[in-house]
Amino acid sequence: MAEDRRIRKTRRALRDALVGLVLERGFTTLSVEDITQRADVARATFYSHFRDKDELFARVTRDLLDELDERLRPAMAETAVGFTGKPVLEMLGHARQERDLYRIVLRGEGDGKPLRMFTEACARVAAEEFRGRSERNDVKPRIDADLLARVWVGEQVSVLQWWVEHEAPPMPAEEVVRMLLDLALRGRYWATGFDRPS
Amino acid sequence: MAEDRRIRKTRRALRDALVGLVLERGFTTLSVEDITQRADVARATFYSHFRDKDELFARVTRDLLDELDERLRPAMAETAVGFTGKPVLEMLGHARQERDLYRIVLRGEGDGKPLRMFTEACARVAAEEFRGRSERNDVKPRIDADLLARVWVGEQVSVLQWWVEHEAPPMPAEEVVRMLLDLALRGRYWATGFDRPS
DNA sequence: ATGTTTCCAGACAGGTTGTTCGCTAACGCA
DNA sequence: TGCGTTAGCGAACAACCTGTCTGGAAACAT
Repeated sequence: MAEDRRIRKTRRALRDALVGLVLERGFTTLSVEDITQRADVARATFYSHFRDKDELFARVTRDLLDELDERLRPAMAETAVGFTGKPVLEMLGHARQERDLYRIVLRGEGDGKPLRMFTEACARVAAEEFRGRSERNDVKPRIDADLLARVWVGEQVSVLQWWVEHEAPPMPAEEVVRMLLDLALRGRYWATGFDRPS
Repeated sequence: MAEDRRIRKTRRALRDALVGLVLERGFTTLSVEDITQRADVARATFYSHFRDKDELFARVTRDLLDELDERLRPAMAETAVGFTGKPVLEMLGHARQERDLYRIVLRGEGDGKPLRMFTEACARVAAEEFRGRSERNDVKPRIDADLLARVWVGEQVSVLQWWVEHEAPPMPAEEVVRMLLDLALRGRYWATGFDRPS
């Protein structure tokens, strides 16, 4: 049923039109007609697929997150030091490949709903990982796992924004990972050459 | 000239109506009429003050940032270890006091524009502080000051979001500051009881 | 008390939304 | 290949929202 070539074609066209237009003009300024026009699709057809443009955006974001999840899962097994390593590298790769979409999501287009989907998905995975880690080490963590997850996600999103908004990658992904790892291990004050207060 | 009691009254009413309604229904779903109705103001009057609802939101956000700045400035002098300390505590206090507004800004309502105003204001102050610090210590920072500032702001915003979205504060502000300070000084792996890899 | 400024209610054209209608063309499958 | 099914099209619809402009009433500062 979902095999129909016509359906795939119009959905794809609407998706691409949305991403391109949001990138150029911002989400709120768009009318459904703008989107269908660029997608070369009748307006009535749009409404047979999505309730409104928010639903389209949400769907596109959900697909992206599924793709990311699929890519992250095997990477998680391959790292000795938790997140900052192979998984982050994988995420940067994904962001490079779907750069336009990452951009508009991370900009908070659509009243920040897609961005919230993104951060919450990341935070869920992170909190899980942190909890699992302290259990394996049989240590009562000194810092609340949820708070720690939020800190990590905030850092991650921030770096991704910075990374993806540059025309050319401002530095190689491997270099970014190195810096983040450095920060995670040694803390932030050290990074600015500030002696640690006692 | 800007002393007219009527002006202050309608601006205040519009501001409160906006914040309340965005919190309840989200920014994009609101019409100007919704706002003026709750504010008990004629629709025509709205347009004599603001071009559209985005301008109203931007104005409200700008006022908040001015207030925050005023509160942060004296706190900066009172801290030995940079940001994470008195300034962050002050910020949490401000967020508690203007909680509803902080919520909608940090949610990224309004296509993330107000949130971007917020983060950029913070990043500017942070980058300045980081640069000044490494100059005072006469050390070439190992990590780019702008990137570091972005990371810090991302972390800060993320924690703020988490903090204001709970009905009751999930932990006292002092406790949050203690943990963040800990992370900044000692790094993240330590926090979950994970031995540092060589 | 007075001249000025703001607010109000109502009306306006132009655009957007979401839904509905037959009709046509492309589709999957046997 | 042919057939029954399904998606797409274009047009039309009321309901709503936007931004602007009136003239008159009310509140303001001085």
